[in-house]
Amino acid sequence: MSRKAPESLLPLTPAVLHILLVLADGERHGYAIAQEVEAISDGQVRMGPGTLYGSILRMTESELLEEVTTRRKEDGDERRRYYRITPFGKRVLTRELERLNAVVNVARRKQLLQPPFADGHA
Amino acid sequence: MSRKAPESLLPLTPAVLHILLVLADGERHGYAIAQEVEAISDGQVRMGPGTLYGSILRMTESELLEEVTTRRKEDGDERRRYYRITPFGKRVLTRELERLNAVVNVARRKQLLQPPFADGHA
DNA sequence: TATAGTATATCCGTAGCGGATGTAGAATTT
DNA sequence: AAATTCTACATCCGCTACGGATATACTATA
Repeated sequence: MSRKAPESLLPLTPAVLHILLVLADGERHGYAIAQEVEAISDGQVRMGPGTLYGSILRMTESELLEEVTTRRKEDGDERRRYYRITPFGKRVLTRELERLNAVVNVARRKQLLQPPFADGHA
Repeated sequence: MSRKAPESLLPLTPAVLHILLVLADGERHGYAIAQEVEAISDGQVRMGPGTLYGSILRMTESELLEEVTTRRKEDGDERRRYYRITPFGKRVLTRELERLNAVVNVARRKQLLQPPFADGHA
């Protein structure tokens, strides 16, 4: 179904947000998600197994994610369980990002944060 | 004291972040904080009394805030308790905003969010 | 003077984080 | 070949914090 309003799930917890952000690129298995979250957050967000698998479970229940049942042959490790983001999950992610962007913009107006590209954009 | 690393308090909960964001402007009393949070978040973040006073208490204990003891004469309502952000609180706020900004930038790189000023900046 | 709004406070059910612990297969090192 | 490290998933549980309900009472408005 996933016929509830995306807003009802906002704000997302940091764990949920980062998992969605990683899965927006494509399918991943649990452990790979944790590694990549740590990478893209520059080591600031660390996900222990409790947070990781607990979040995945809850996110699957609320239909932000779904498990990929069709196994690929290139997948060497039988233990891996792959997940993908659902269309609903992508909508929720977008809303949350827009919300966070608004917060950052408020902060900029209050001079609490440098304007974008202050360090010279590439 | 407040001689702990700002990072140890990150990530902030939405409630704590918004309270700090409001108090960055200047002193406010509890109820006014709740009103203003609702205003700047465009009604998206609603703070009930439980979250509000619970958060204020915890933030005072961790020295993000301090109560303003010197009462001003212009203050008509005796019930009001005013709070201000501490220098430590301001550092924590800045770190959190930088962190959120980094998340938003990651999202932009992944094309999940419009580039800034896509709607034509004023 | 009733009613709505302001203002603070506490209680408590619930959700979610996150560390500890467990299991076991895969890859690397010696 | 054996030991060690890394990969991978899973569960348990204490703790923190959210957030609605409830309570109290003062202030302003109609």
